[in-house]
Amino acid sequence: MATTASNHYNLLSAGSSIVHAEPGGMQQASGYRDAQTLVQSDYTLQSNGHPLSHAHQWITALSHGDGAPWSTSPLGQQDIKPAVQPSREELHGSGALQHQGRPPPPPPHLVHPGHGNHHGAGAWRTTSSAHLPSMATSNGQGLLYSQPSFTVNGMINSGQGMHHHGLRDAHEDHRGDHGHQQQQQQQQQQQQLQSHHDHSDEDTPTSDDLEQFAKQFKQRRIKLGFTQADVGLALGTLYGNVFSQTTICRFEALQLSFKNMCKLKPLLNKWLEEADSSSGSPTSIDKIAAQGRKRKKRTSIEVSVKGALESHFLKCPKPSAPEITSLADSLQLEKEVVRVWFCNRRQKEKRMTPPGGTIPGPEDVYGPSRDTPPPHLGVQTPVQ
DNA sequence: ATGCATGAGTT
DNA sequence: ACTCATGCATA
Repeated sequence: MATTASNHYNLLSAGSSIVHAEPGGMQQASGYRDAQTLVQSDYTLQSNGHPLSHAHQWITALSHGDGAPWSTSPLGQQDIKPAVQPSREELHGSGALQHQGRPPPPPPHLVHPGHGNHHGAGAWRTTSSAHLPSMATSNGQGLLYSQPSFTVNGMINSGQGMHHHGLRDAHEDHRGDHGHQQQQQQQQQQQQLQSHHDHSDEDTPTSDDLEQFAKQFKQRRIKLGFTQADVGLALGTLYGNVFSQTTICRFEALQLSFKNMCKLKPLLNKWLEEADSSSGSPTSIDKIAAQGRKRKKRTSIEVSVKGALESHFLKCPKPSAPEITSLADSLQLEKEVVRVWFCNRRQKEKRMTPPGGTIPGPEDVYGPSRDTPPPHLGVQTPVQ
């Protein structure tokens, strides 16, 4: 079976039958919603909107151009795992970071491609030039977090009073799901709005800073006895942004884009402060209600198929629609699945932390088609 | 810890 | 149709 079928929580599946005991393996079907196959009956739930109010994110997008910042070195990509992907090896374990002291990659001004295959990559500067996240969105909002004092531990109830701080309201974030928004890319120019206190990091950190912070963060977190999930939840009570275990995990492992890391760092830093200042309080973590949004069952692609996809990816990271279609057809996968696979694969390329710990090898066979936002890397924290 | 998925915002 | 931030579901 391709699609791992196990659980499904269909809520309000009303009319649509939840049937489908789902046969053996099928995955070459067509659309999920209207078609037959596909295990899950409906994950389209859209009937009733759940007016859950919580987790609104304001976002502090900072943006250095876009693309892959980490890449200090212009190299091809690195992780190509043919059939199987070996786990990464963890090198670099000591708390000492050693690469680049203050690596302000020269702001390479890339031209912004218009369409077709462009990849706005690698245009970011480090601390050198002034540019800070101007949290003001187009609305001209200033700082957003001004929550009183919350404790790190639970208290989501009180959080109820946490109205959205301006910035987009809840219009559809009925469930913690993807009620997020982001206004990333495309805003450059930033300046310090918060020059008042001298913390340790108020301005754009370098990848080194982030790496170090992530490591320290994880250590503290563990010492304090919090799980990644706890932190994600706490951030919600503190700032109104809930994050999942996944995100915290990825932060610690530096598996996020530079921009994203920069955005999260201040929040996590704040949590850290709160955390150890109030260590000893009762930990009450409330679980947020699980509203339901139907999600397509996760398709599990066979290793052999993955290998094929990898191969194609190496040849062409950005296949055109028709190419995807034929590829999907030959692999007996849904077109959408293939499309998403490529998207995710590309995204993976952009993050740092090479999946193999190996530095990007020059295996790019495609010179012209990519600006290469190669993950710079060099080191990866020893993933716990 | 990660693979596949969703969605807002861009192009 | 893509990129990016995120997360459910999983291994």
